[in-house]
Amino acid sequence: MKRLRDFIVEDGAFTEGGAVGEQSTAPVGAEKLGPLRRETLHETAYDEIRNALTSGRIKMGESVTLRSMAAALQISETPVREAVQRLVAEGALEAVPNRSISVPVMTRAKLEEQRQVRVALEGLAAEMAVSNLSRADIKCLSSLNDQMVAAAKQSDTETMLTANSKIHMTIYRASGSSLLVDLIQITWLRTGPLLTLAADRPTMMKNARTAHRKLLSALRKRDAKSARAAITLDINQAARELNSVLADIGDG
Amino acid sequence: MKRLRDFIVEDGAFTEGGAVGEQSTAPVGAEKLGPLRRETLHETAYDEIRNALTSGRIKMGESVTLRSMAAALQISETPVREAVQRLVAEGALEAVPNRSISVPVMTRAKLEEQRQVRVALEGLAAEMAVSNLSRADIKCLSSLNDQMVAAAKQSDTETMLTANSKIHMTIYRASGSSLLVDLIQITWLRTGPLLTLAADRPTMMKNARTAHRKLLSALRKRDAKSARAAITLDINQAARELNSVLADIGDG
DNA sequence: TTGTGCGATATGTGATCACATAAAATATCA
DNA sequence: TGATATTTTATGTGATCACATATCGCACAA
Repeated sequence: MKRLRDFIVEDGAFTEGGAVGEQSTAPVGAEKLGPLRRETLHETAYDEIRNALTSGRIKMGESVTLRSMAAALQISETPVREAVQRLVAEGALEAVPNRSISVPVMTRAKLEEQRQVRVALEGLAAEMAVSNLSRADIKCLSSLNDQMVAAAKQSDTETMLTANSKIHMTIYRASGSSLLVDLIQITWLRTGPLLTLAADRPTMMKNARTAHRKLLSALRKRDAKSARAAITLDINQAARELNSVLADIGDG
Repeated sequence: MKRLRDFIVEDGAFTEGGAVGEQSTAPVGAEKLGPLRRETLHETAYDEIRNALTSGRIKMGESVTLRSMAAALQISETPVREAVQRLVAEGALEAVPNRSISVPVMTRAKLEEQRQVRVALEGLAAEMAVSNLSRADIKCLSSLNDQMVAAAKQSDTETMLTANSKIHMTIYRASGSSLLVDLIQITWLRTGPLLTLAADRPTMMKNARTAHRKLLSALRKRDAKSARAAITLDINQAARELNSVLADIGDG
Protein backbone atom coordinates (compact mmCIF):
# COMPACT_ATOMS: atom_id res chain seq x y z
CA MET A 1 0.00 0.00 0.00
CA LYS A 2 1.32 3.35 -0.97
CA ARG A 3 0.68 6.24 1.34
CA LEU A 4 0.74 9.96 0.86
CA ARG A 5 0.65 9.78 -2.90
CA ASP A 6 1.24 13.03 -4.68
CA PHE A 7 -2.11 14.62 -5.19
CA ILE A 8 -0.31 17.87 -5.55
CA VAL A 9 -2.14 20.09 -7.97
CA GLU A 10 -0.11 21.53 -10.80
CA ASP A 11 -1.16 25.16 -10.47
CA GLY A 12 -1.27 25.06 -6.71
CA ALA A 13 -4.99 25.44 -6.27
CA PHE A 14 -4.70 24.62 -2.60
CA THR A 15 -1.42 26.24 -1.75
CA GLU A 16 -2.78 29.58 -0.65
CA GLY A 17 -5.19 29.80 2.28
CA GLY A 18 -8.82 28.80 2.31
CA ALA A 19 -10.49 29.03 -1.07
CA VAL A 20 -13.78 29.96 0.53
CA GLY A 21 -13.08 32.38 3.35
CA GLU A 22 -11.26 34.86 1.17
CA GLN A 23 -14.44 36.01 -0.51
CA SER A 24 -15.45 37.79 2.68
CA THR A 25 -12.75 40.41 2.20
CA ALA A 26 -13.41 40.92 -1.51
CA PRO A 27 -12.79 44.44 -2.78
CA VAL A 28 -15.94 46.51 -3.19
CA GLY A 29 -17.12 47.13 -6.70
CA ALA A 30 -16.13 43.68 -7.90
CA GLU A 31 -19.09 41.83 -6.46
CA LYS A 32 -20.86 41.53 -9.80
CA LEU A 33 -18.26 39.59 -11.70
CA GLY A 34 -20.47 36.60 -12.32
CA PRO A 35 -22.70 33.96 -10.81
CA LEU A 36 -19.75 33.02 -8.58
CA ARG A 37 -20.50 29.32 -8.39
CA ARG A 38 -18.60 28.85 -5.18
CA GLU A 39 -17.37 25.31 -5.25
CA THR A 40 -17.35 23.52 -1.97
CA LEU A 41 -14.28 21.75 -0.68
CA HIS A 42 -15.74 18.30 -1.08
CA GLU A 43 -16.53 19.07 -4.70
CA THR A 44 -12.98 20.12 -5.43
CA ALA A 45 -11.74 17.07 -3.57
CA TYR A 46 -14.01 14.94 -5.74
CA ASP A 47 -12.64 16.56 -8.88
CA GLU A 48 -9.05 16.08 -7.76
CA ILE A 49 -9.42 12.43 -6.87
CA ARG A 50 -11.39 11.79 -10.02
CA ASN A 51 -8.64 13.44 -11.99
CA ALA A 52 -5.99 11.36 -10.26
CA LEU A 53 -8.01 8.29 -11.17
CA THR A 54 -8.56 9.06 -14.85
CA SER A 55 -5.03 10.29 -15.39
CA GLY A 56 -3.50 7.20 -13.87
CA ARG A 57 -1.84 8.84 -10.87
CA ILE A 58 -3.72 6.35 -8.72
CA LYS A 59 -3.47 2.94 -10.29
CA MET A 60 -5.75 -0.09 -10.27
CA GLY A 61 -5.59 -2.17 -7.12
CA GLU A 62 -3.76 0.53 -5.25
CA SER A 63 -5.14 1.73 -1.95
CA VAL A 64 -5.31 5.17 -0.46
CA THR A 65 -6.16 6.61 2.92
CA LEU A 66 -8.35 9.52 3.85
CA ARG A 67 -5.67 11.13 5.97
CA SER A 68 -3.03 11.00 3.26
CA MET A 69 -5.38 12.53 0.71
CA ALA A 70 -6.46 15.19 3.16
CA ALA A 71 -2.82 16.00 3.84
CA ALA A 72 -1.96 16.14 0.16
CA LEU A 73 -4.90 18.43 -0.57
CA GLN A 74 -4.18 20.39 2.59
CA ILE A 75 -7.73 20.16 3.80
CA SER A 76 -9.54 18.34 6.57
CA GLU A 77 -10.62 14.72 6.32
CA THR A 78 -14.29 15.57 6.29
CA PRO A 79 -14.56 16.85 2.71
CA VAL A 80 -12.33 14.11 1.32
CA ARG A 81 -14.43 11.52 3.08
CA GLU A 82 -17.51 12.92 1.44
CA ALA A 83 -15.80 12.88 -1.93
CA VAL A 84 -14.52 9.35 -1.41
CA GLN A 85 -17.92 8.07 -0.36
CA ARG A 86 -19.43 9.52 -3.49
CA LEU A 87 -16.76 7.82 -5.57
CA VAL A 88 -17.43 4.56 -3.75
CA ALA A 89 -21.12 4.93 -4.52
CA GLU A 90 -20.24 5.49 -8.16
CA GLY A 91 -18.06 2.39 -8.21
CA ALA A 92 -14.84 4.27 -8.84
CA LEU A 93 -13.45 3.27 -5.48
CA GLU A 94 -13.98 0.33 -3.19
CA ALA A 95 -14.21 0.37 0.59
CA VAL A 96 -14.62 -2.28 3.21
CA PRO A 97 -15.54 -1.02 6.69
CA ASN A 98 -12.60 0.08 8.82
CA ARG A 99 -10.13 -0.73 6.06
CA SER A 100 -8.33 1.44 3.61
CA ILE A 101 -9.95 2.47 0.35
CA SER A 102 -8.76 0.89 -2.87
CA VAL A 103 -9.25 1.18 -6.59
CA PRO A 104 -11.25 -1.82 -7.77
CA VAL A 105 -9.42 -4.14 -10.12
CA MET A 106 -11.00 -4.61 -13.50
CA THR A 107 -12.17 -8.00 -14.68
CA ARG A 108 -13.15 -9.40 -18.07
CA ALA A 109 -16.77 -9.64 -16.97
CA LYS A 110 -16.95 -6.05 -15.74
CA LEU A 111 -15.34 -4.86 -18.93
CA GLU A 112 -17.98 -6.60 -21.00
CA GLU A 113 -20.75 -5.10 -18.85
CA GLN A 114 -19.31 -1.67 -19.47
CA ARG A 115 -19.00 -2.26 -23.18
CA GLN A 116 -22.66 -3.12 -23.49
CA VAL A 117 -23.80 -0.18 -21.39
CA ARG A 118 -21.54 2.17 -23.28
CA VAL A 119 -22.90 1.05 -26.62
CA ALA A 120 -26.44 1.61 -25.42
CA LEU A 121 -25.89 4.92 -23.68
CA GLU A 122 -23.31 6.60 -25.87
CA GLY A 123 -24.97 5.34 -29.02
CA LEU A 124 -28.20 6.98 -27.94
CA ALA A 125 -26.42 10.16 -26.95
CA ALA A 126 -24.65 10.38 -30.29
CA GLU A 127 -27.91 9.91 -32.16
CA MET A 128 -29.58 12.63 -30.14
CA ALA A 129 -26.65 15.00 -30.49
CA VAL A 130 -26.55 14.95 -34.28
CA SER A 131 -29.37 17.43 -34.75
CA ASN A 132 -28.11 19.73 -32.00
CA LEU A 133 -24.48 20.12 -32.98
CA SER A 134 -23.79 23.38 -34.80
CA ARG A 135 -21.33 23.84 -37.63
CA ALA A 136 -19.03 25.56 -35.15
CA ASP A 137 -19.32 22.70 -32.69
CA ILE A 138 -18.22 20.22 -35.31
CA LYS A 139 -15.26 22.43 -36.22
CA CYS A 140 -14.32 22.48 -32.56
CA LEU A 141 -14.59 18.71 -32.42
CA SER A 142 -12.38 18.39 -35.46
CA SER A 143 -9.82 20.64 -33.82
CA LEU A 144 -9.92 18.53 -30.67
CA ASN A 145 -9.35 15.46 -32.78
CA ASP A 146 -6.28 17.02 -34.38
CA GLN A 147 -5.07 17.85 -30.89
CA MET A 148 -5.54 14.25 -29.91
CA VAL A 149 -3.54 12.76 -32.78
CA ALA A 150 -0.81 15.34 -32.23
CA ALA A 151 -0.57 14.39 -28.57
CA ALA A 152 -0.47 10.74 -29.51
CA LYS A 153 2.43 11.32 -31.87
CA GLN A 154 4.37 12.90 -29.01
CA SER A 155 3.38 10.03 -26.73
CA ASP A 156 1.68 12.54 -24.46
CA THR A 157 -0.95 10.13 -23.21
CA GLU A 158 -2.46 12.44 -20.64
CA THR A 159 -3.44 15.21 -23.04
CA MET A 160 -4.46 12.56 -25.56
CA LEU A 161 -6.88 11.04 -23.09
CA THR A 162 -8.13 14.47 -22.12
CA ALA A 163 -8.78 15.40 -25.74
CA ASN A 164 -10.54 12.10 -26.35
CA SER A 165 -12.72 12.64 -23.31
CA LYS A 166 -13.55 16.17 -24.43
CA ILE A 167 -14.56 14.97 -27.87
CA HIS A 168 -16.93 12.37 -26.53
CA MET A 169 -18.37 14.50 -23.77
CA THR A 170 -18.94 17.46 -26.06
CA ILE A 171 -21.04 15.27 -28.28
CA TYR A 172 -22.91 13.70 -25.40
CA ARG A 173 -23.65 17.03 -23.80
CA ALA A 174 -25.12 18.11 -27.12
CA SER A 175 -27.73 15.41 -26.65
CA GLY A 176 -29.36 17.83 -24.25
CA SER A 177 -29.88 15.10 -21.70
CA SER A 178 -28.05 15.76 -18.46
CA LEU A 179 -29.16 12.40 -17.13
CA LEU A 180 -27.49 10.68 -20.05
CA VAL A 181 -24.31 12.66 -19.48
CA ASP A 182 -24.28 11.81 -15.79
CA LEU A 183 -24.69 8.11 -16.40
CA ILE A 184 -22.05 8.06 -19.11
CA GLN A 185 -19.61 9.82 -16.83
CA ILE A 186 -20.13 7.22 -14.14
CA THR A 187 -19.41 4.51 -16.69
CA TRP A 188 -16.27 6.27 -17.88
CA LEU A 189 -15.09 6.76 -14.33
CA ARG A 190 -15.17 3.03 -13.71
CA THR A 191 -13.08 2.40 -16.81
CA GLY A 192 -10.71 5.27 -16.11
CA PRO A 193 -7.85 3.54 -14.28
CA LEU A 194 -7.64 0.78 -16.88
CA LEU A 195 -7.87 3.15 -19.80
CA THR A 196 -4.63 4.85 -18.84
CA LEU A 197 -2.86 1.52 -19.14
CA ALA A 198 -4.06 1.05 -22.70
CA ALA A 199 -3.51 4.57 -23.95
CA ASP A 200 0.10 3.91 -24.90
CA ARG A 201 -0.71 1.15 -27.34
CA PRO A 202 -0.26 2.15 -30.97
CA THR A 203 -3.23 0.10 -32.16
CA MET A 204 -5.42 1.89 -29.63
CA MET A 205 -4.69 5.22 -31.18
CA LYS A 206 -4.89 3.95 -34.73
CA ASN A 207 -8.33 2.46 -34.14
CA ALA A 208 -9.57 5.57 -32.39
CA ARG A 209 -8.42 7.68 -35.31
CA THR A 210 -10.40 5.80 -37.89
CA ALA A 211 -13.47 5.65 -35.66
CA HIS A 212 -13.30 9.36 -34.96
CA ARG A 213 -12.91 10.13 -38.64
CA LYS A 214 -16.08 8.19 -39.38
CA LEU A 215 -17.77 9.89 -36.45
CA LEU A 216 -16.95 13.40 -37.63
CA SER A 217 -18.01 12.52 -41.13
CA ALA A 218 -21.36 11.28 -39.84
CA LEU A 219 -21.86 14.42 -37.79
CA ARG A 220 -21.16 16.63 -40.79
CA LYS A 221 -23.71 14.71 -42.83
CA ARG A 222 -26.19 14.84 -39.94
CA ASP A 223 -26.46 11.10 -40.18
CA ALA A 224 -27.64 9.86 -36.80
CA LYS A 225 -27.43 6.17 -37.64
CA SER A 226 -23.88 6.48 -38.90
CA ALA A 227 -22.93 8.50 -35.85
CA ARG A 228 -24.21 5.73 -33.64
CA ALA A 229 -22.33 3.18 -35.72
CA ALA A 230 -19.10 5.15 -35.43
CA ILE A 231 -19.44 5.47 -31.67
CA THR A 232 -20.20 1.79 -31.40
CA LEU A 233 -17.12 0.99 -33.44
CA ASP A 234 -15.00 3.22 -31.24
CA ILE A 235 -16.31 1.55 -28.11
CA ASN A 236 -15.93 -2.00 -29.36
CA GLN A 237 -12.41 -1.42 -30.60
CA ALA A 238 -11.43 0.14 -27.29
CA ALA A 239 -13.00 -2.74 -25.40
CA ARG A 240 -10.97 -5.25 -27.39
CA GLU A 241 -7.83 -3.30 -26.62
CA LEU A 242 -8.64 -3.08 -22.92
CA ASN A 243 -9.29 -6.79 -22.86
CA SER A 244 -5.88 -7.33 -24.35
CA VAL A 245 -4.31 -5.13 -21.69
CA LEU A 246 -6.11 -7.12 -19.05
CA ALA A 247 -4.66 -10.33 -20.48
CA ASP A 248 -1.16 -8.86 -20.41
CA ILE A 249 -1.51 -7.81 -16.80
CA GLY A 250 -2.81 -11.24 -15.86
CA ASP A 251 0.32 -12.81 -17.32
CA GLY A 252 2.72 -10.37 -15.67
CA MET B 1 -40.77 24.67 3.93
CA LYS B 2 -41.64 21.80 6.16
CA ARG B 3 -39.28 20.97 8.94
CA LEU B 4 -38.78 17.89 11.02
CA ARG B 5 -40.76 15.66 8.72
CA ASP B 6 -41.46 12.23 10.01
CA PHE B 7 -38.59 10.05 9.00
CA ILE B 8 -39.54 7.75 11.80
CA VAL B 9 -38.79 4.21 10.81
CA GLU B 10 -41.66 1.76 11.12
CA ASP B 11 -39.89 -0.94 13.06
CA GLY B 12 -37.87 1.46 15.12
CA ALA B 13 -34.46 0.71 13.69
CA PHE B 14 -33.02 3.72 15.42
CA THR B 15 -34.95 3.73 18.66
CA GLU B 16 -32.55 1.69 20.71
CA GLY B 17 -28.98 2.85 21.24
CA GLY B 18 -26.20 2.89 18.70
CA ALA B 19 -26.54 0.21 16.06
CA VAL B 20 -22.79 -0.16 15.79
CA GLY B 21 -21.36 -0.07 19.28
CA GLU B 22 -23.46 -2.91 20.53
CA GLN B 23 -21.49 -5.48 18.62
CA SER B 24 -18.60 -5.02 21.01
CA THR B 25 -20.50 -6.75 23.81
CA ALA B 26 -21.77 -9.62 21.69
CA PRO B 27 -22.16 -12.93 23.51
CA VAL B 28 -19.27 -15.31 22.94
CA GLY B 29 -19.97 -18.28 20.75
CA ALA B 30 -22.19 -16.34 18.38
CA GLU B 31 -19.42 -14.61 16.44
CA LYS B 32 -19.74 -16.88 13.43
CA LEU B 33 -23.33 -16.17 12.52
CA GLY B 34 -22.53 -14.79 9.11
CA PRO B 35 -20.52 -12.31 7.10
CA LEU B 36 -21.99 -9.60 9.35
CA ARG B 37 -22.10 -6.89 6.71
CA ARG B 38 -22.09 -4.09 9.22
CA GLU B 39 -23.87 -1.21 7.57
CA THR B 40 -22.54 2.22 8.34
CA LEU B 41 -24.80 4.98 9.55
CA HIS B 42 -24.51 7.00 6.38
CA GLU B 43 -25.62 3.98 4.42
CA THR B 44 -28.69 3.49 6.56
CA ALA B 45 -29.36 7.21 6.35
CA TYR B 46 -29.11 6.96 2.58
CA ASP B 47 -31.55 4.07 2.53
CA GLU B 48 -34.00 5.87 4.79
CA ILE B 49 -34.00 9.09 2.82
CA ARG B 50 -34.20 7.18 -0.43
CA ASN B 51 -37.15 5.30 0.94
CA ALA B 52 -38.85 8.50 2.03
CA LEU B 53 -38.33 9.81 -1.48
CA THR B 54 -39.67 6.82 -3.37
CA SER B 55 -42.60 6.30 -1.04
CA GLY B 56 -43.70 9.91 -1.29
CA ARG B 57 -43.11 10.90 2.33
CA ILE B 58 -40.96 13.71 0.98
CA LYS B 59 -42.70 15.33 -1.93
CA MET B 60 -41.50 17.14 -5.02
CA GLY B 61 -40.41 20.72 -4.44
CA GLU B 62 -40.31 20.23 -0.71
CA SER B 63 -37.18 21.10 1.19
CA VAL B 64 -35.51 19.42 4.10
CA THR B 65 -32.69 20.28 6.47
CA LEU B 66 -29.80 18.22 7.65
CA ARG B 67 -30.51 18.91 11.29
CA SER B 68 -34.14 17.86 11.09
CA MET B 69 -33.25 14.63 9.34
CA ALA B 70 -30.49 13.94 11.83
CA ALA B 71 -32.93 14.52 14.66
CA ALA B 72 -35.57 12.27 13.11
CA LEU B 73 -33.05 9.50 12.58
CA GLN B 74 -31.53 10.18 15.99
CA ILE B 75 -28.04 10.35 14.62
CA SER B 76 -25.47 13.06 14.08
CA GLU B 77 -25.49 15.41 11.11
CA THR B 78 -22.32 13.95 9.65
CA PRO B 79 -23.73 10.70 8.28
CA VAL B 80 -26.89 12.36 6.97
CA ARG B 81 -24.78 14.97 5.22
CA GLU B 82 -22.86 12.22 3.53
CA ALA B 83 -26.06 10.50 2.49
CA VAL B 84 -27.57 13.75 1.26
CA GLN B 85 -24.50 14.64 -0.76
CA ARG B 86 -24.63 11.28 -2.44
CA LEU B 87 -28.28 11.81 -3.26
CA VAL B 88 -27.47 15.25 -4.62
CA ALA B 89 -24.77 13.71 -6.79
CA GLU B 90 -27.32 11.22 -8.06
CA GLY B 91 -29.80 13.97 -8.85
CA ALA B 92 -32.36 12.82 -6.32
CA LEU B 93 -31.93 15.99 -4.29
CA GLU B 94 -30.91 19.52 -5.12
CA ALA B 95 -28.71 21.80 -3.06
CA VAL B 96 -27.59 25.36 -3.43
CA PRO B 97 -24.69 26.40 -1.18
CA ASN B 98 -25.71 27.51 2.31
CA ARG B 99 -29.38 26.92 1.59
CA SER B 100 -31.69 24.13 2.46
CA ILE B 101 -31.85 20.98 0.38
CA SER B 102 -34.88 20.40 -1.81
CA VAL B 103 -36.41 17.75 -4.00
CA PRO B 104 -36.03 18.85 -7.63
CA VAL B 105 -39.27 19.49 -9.45
CA MET B 106 -39.90 17.39 -12.52
CA THR B 107 -40.29 18.95 -15.94
CA ARG B 108 -41.58 17.67 -19.26
CA ALA B 109 -38.07 17.77 -20.70
CA LYS B 110 -36.52 15.81 -17.86
CA LEU B 111 -39.27 13.24 -18.06
CA GLU B 112 -38.58 12.69 -21.74
CA GLU B 113 -34.86 12.34 -21.04
CA GLN B 114 -35.62 9.69 -18.48
CA ARG B 115 -37.99 7.86 -20.79
CA GLN B 116 -35.34 7.54 -23.46
CA VAL B 117 -32.66 6.42 -21.02
CA ARG B 118 -35.01 3.94 -19.42
CA VAL B 119 -35.90 2.40 -22.76
CA ALA B 120 -32.24 1.99 -23.61
CA LEU B 121 -31.06 0.71 -20.24
CA GLU B 122 -33.99 -1.38 -19.07
CA GLY B 123 -34.57 -2.77 -22.53
CA LEU B 124 -31.00 -3.99 -22.60
CA ALA B 125 -31.26 -5.38 -19.08
CA ALA B 126 -34.44 -7.27 -19.91
CA GLU B 127 -32.86 -8.79 -23.00
CA MET B 128 -29.84 -9.90 -21.04
CA ALA B 129 -31.94 -11.27 -18.19
CA VAL B 130 -34.03 -13.62 -20.31
CA SER B 131 -31.44 -16.35 -20.52
CA ASN B 132 -30.52 -16.06 -16.84
CA LEU B 133 -33.95 -16.23 -15.22
CA SER B 134 -34.75 -19.64 -13.85
CA ARG B 135 -38.19 -21.25 -13.87
CA ALA B 136 -38.42 -20.49 -10.16
CA ASP B 137 -37.48 -16.87 -10.70
CA ILE B 138 -40.31 -16.42 -13.16
CA LYS B 139 -42.73 -18.01 -10.73
CA CYS B 140 -41.55 -15.56 -8.11
CA LEU B 141 -42.06 -12.70 -10.54
CA SER B 142 -45.55 -13.91 -11.30
CA SER B 143 -46.30 -14.00 -7.59
CA LEU B 144 -44.99 -10.47 -7.17
CA ASN B 145 -47.22 -9.39 -10.01
CA ASP B 146 -50.28 -10.89 -8.29
CA GLN B 147 -49.23 -9.07 -5.16
CA MET B 148 -49.08 -5.86 -7.11
CA VAL B 149 -52.56 -6.12 -8.60
CA ALA B 150 -53.96 -7.12 -5.23
CA ALA B 151 -52.41 -4.07 -3.60
CA ALA B 152 -53.77 -1.89 -6.39
CA LYS B 153 -57.29 -3.18 -5.81
CA GLN B 154 -57.03 -2.17 -2.17
CA SER B 155 -55.59 1.21 -3.19
CA ASP B 156 -52.46 0.39 -1.24
CA THR B 157 -50.16 2.41 -3.44
CA GLU B 158 -47.06 1.97 -1.34
CA THR B 159 -46.94 -1.82 -1.47
CA MET B 160 -48.01 -1.65 -5.10
CA LEU B 161 -45.04 0.53 -5.94
CA THR B 162 -42.77 -1.69 -3.91
CA ALA B 163 -43.97 -4.79 -5.74
CA ASN B 164 -43.56 -3.07 -9.08
CA SER B 165 -40.04 -2.05 -8.18
CA LYS B 166 -39.20 -5.56 -7.04
CA ILE B 167 -40.45 -7.05 -10.30
CA HIS B 168 -38.36 -4.75 -12.42
CA MET B 169 -35.25 -4.91 -10.28
CA THR B 170 -35.37 -8.70 -10.01
CA ILE B 171 -35.30 -8.89 -13.77
CA TYR B 172 -32.56 -6.30 -14.12
CA ARG B 173 -30.39 -7.95 -11.51
CA ALA B 174 -30.73 -11.16 -13.49
CA SER B 175 -28.93 -9.39 -16.32
CA GLY B 176 -25.80 -10.04 -14.31
CA SER B 177 -24.59 -6.52 -14.83
CA SER B 178 -24.22 -4.59 -11.61
CA LEU B 179 -23.31 -1.48 -13.56
CA LEU B 180 -26.60 -1.66 -15.40
CA VAL B 181 -28.49 -2.11 -12.15
CA ASP B 182 -26.73 0.84 -10.56
CA LEU B 183 -27.50 3.15 -13.46
CA ILE B 184 -31.13 2.04 -13.62
CA GLN B 185 -31.54 2.68 -9.92
CA ILE B 186 -30.23 6.20 -10.32
CA THR B 187 -32.75 6.79 -13.07
CA TRP B 188 -35.59 5.39 -10.97
CA LEU B 189 -34.55 7.47 -8.01
CA ARG B 190 -34.96 10.65 -10.04
CA THR B 191 -38.45 9.64 -11.09
CA GLY B 192 -39.41 8.43 -7.63
CA PRO B 193 -41.15 11.46 -6.16
CA LEU B 194 -43.30 11.96 -9.26
CA LEU B 195 -44.16 8.29 -9.55
CA THR B 196 -45.93 8.31 -6.20
CA LEU B 197 -48.26 10.99 -7.52
CA ALA B 198 -49.26 8.87 -10.50
CA ALA B 199 -49.62 5.55 -8.71
CA ASP B 200 -53.23 6.24 -7.74
CA ARG B 201 -54.45 6.58 -11.31
CA PRO B 202 -56.54 3.64 -12.49
CA THR B 203 -55.16 3.82 -16.04
CA MET B 204 -51.66 3.60 -14.65
CA MET B 205 -52.38 0.28 -13.04
CA LYS B 206 -54.36 -1.04 -15.97
CA ASN B 207 -51.55 -0.29 -18.40
CA ALA B 208 -48.96 -1.78 -16.11
CA ARG B 209 -51.00 -4.95 -15.84
CA THR B 210 -51.14 -5.58 -19.56
CA ALA B 211 -47.46 -4.72 -19.99
CA HIS B 212 -46.44 -7.02 -17.17
CA ARG B 213 -48.55 -9.83 -18.59
CA LYS B 214 -46.74 -9.51 -21.91
CA LEU B 215 -43.46 -9.31 -20.07
CA LEU B 216 -44.02 -12.50 -18.10
CA SER B 217 -45.19 -14.28 -21.22
CA ALA B 218 -42.03 -13.24 -23.03
CA LEU B 219 -39.86 -14.42 -20.15
CA ARG B 220 -41.55 -17.81 -20.11
CA LYS B 221 -40.93 -18.20 -23.81
CA ARG B 222 -37.34 -17.00 -23.41
CA ASP B 223 -38.06 -14.41 -26.04
CA ALA B 224 -35.55 -11.60 -25.52
CA LYS B 225 -36.97 -9.33 -28.20
CA SER B 226 -40.48 -9.58 -26.83
CA ALA B 227 -39.22 -8.99 -23.33
CA ARG B 228 -37.58 -5.80 -24.50
CA ALA B 229 -40.76 -4.80 -26.27
CA ALA B 230 -42.84 -5.39 -23.16
CA ILE B 231 -40.49 -3.35 -21.00
CA THR B 232 -40.51 -0.59 -23.57
CA LEU B 233 -44.27 -0.61 -23.59
CA ASP B 234 -44.39 -0.44 -19.81
CA ILE B 235 -42.00 2.49 -19.78
CA ASN B 236 -43.73 4.43 -22.52
CA GLN B 237 -47.14 3.97 -20.98
CA ALA B 238 -45.87 5.09 -17.61
CA ALA B 239 -44.19 8.10 -19.17
CA ARG B 240 -47.46 9.18 -20.79
CA GLU B 241 -49.20 8.87 -17.47
CA LEU B 242 -46.52 10.84 -15.65
CA ASN B 243 -46.75 13.51 -18.30
CA SER B 244 -50.43 13.73 -17.65
CA VAL B 245 -49.84 14.07 -13.94
CA LEU B 246 -47.38 16.84 -14.65
CA ALA B 247 -49.99 18.65 -16.71
CA ASP B 248 -52.53 18.34 -13.88
CA ILE B 249 -50.09 19.73 -11.36
CA GLY B 250 -49.26 22.60 -13.69
CA ASP B 251 -52.94 23.51 -13.86
CA GLY B 252 -53.53 23.20 -10.14
C1' DT C 1 13.52 -21.18 13.15
C1' DT C 2 8.81 -20.54 13.49
C1' DG C 3 4.44 -19.77 15.35
C1' DT C 4 1.75 -17.19 18.69
C1' DG C 5 0.26 -13.67 21.64
C1' DC C 6 0.54 -8.84 22.90
C1' DG C 7 1.30 -4.02 22.38
C1' DA C 8 1.66 -0.06 19.12
C1' DT C 9 0.11 2.16 15.17
C1' DA C 10 -3.03 3.19 11.46
C1' DT C 11 -7.54 3.95 9.64
C1' DG C 12 -12.38 4.54 8.94
C1' DT C 13 -16.51 6.38 11.43
C1' DG C 14 -19.29 9.34 13.96
C1' DA C 15 -20.06 13.32 17.17
C1' DT C 16 -19.30 17.93 18.52
C1' DC C 17 -17.82 22.43 17.84
C1' DA C 18 -16.96 26.79 15.24
C1' DC C 19 -17.95 29.74 11.43
C1' DA C 20 -19.91 32.17 7.36
C1' DT C 21 -23.92 33.33 5.30
C1' DA C 22 -28.81 33.29 4.08
C1' DA C 23 -33.44 33.90 5.76
C1' DA C 24 -36.53 35.67 9.03
C1' DA C 25 -37.92 38.58 12.62
C1' DT C 26 -37.72 42.81 14.84
C1' DA C 27 -36.76 47.43 15.45
C1' DT C 28 -36.36 52.15 13.57
C1' DC C 29 -37.34 56.14 11.10
C1' DA C 30 -39.66 59.08 7.55
C1' DT D 1 -48.25 53.16 8.29
C1' DG D 2 -44.80 51.32 5.39
C1' DA D 3 -40.22 50.85 3.85
C1' DT D 4 -35.60 50.06 5.45
C1' DA D 5 -31.96 48.89 8.60
C1' DT D 6 -30.59 45.78 12.27
C1' DT D 7 -30.66 41.87 15.04
C1' DT D 8 -31.67 37.15 15.58
C1' DT D 9 -32.17 32.66 14.04
C1' DA D 10 -31.42 28.86 10.86
C1' DT D 11 -28.55 26.20 7.88
C1' DG D 12 -24.83 24.29 5.30
C1' DT D 13 -19.71 23.60 5.65
C1' DG D 14 -15.43 22.37 7.45
C1' DA D 15 -12.23 21.19 11.37
C1' DT D 16 -11.14 18.73 15.40
C1' DC D 17 -11.76 15.22 18.63
C1' DA D 18 -12.93 10.52 20.36
C1' DC D 19 -13.46 5.71 19.52
C1' DA D 20 -13.59 0.94 17.71
C1' DT D 21 -11.14 -2.05 15.14
C1' DA D 22 -7.91 -3.76 11.77
C1' DT D 23 -3.06 -4.16 10.66
C1' DC D 24 1.63 -4.37 11.68
C1' DG D 25 5.74 -5.03 14.61
C1' DC D 26 8.05 -7.39 18.03
C1' DA D 27 9.08 -10.17 21.81
C1' DC D 28 8.92 -14.77 23.66
C1' DA D 29 8.65 -19.53 23.88
C1' DA D 30 8.54 -24.32 21.82
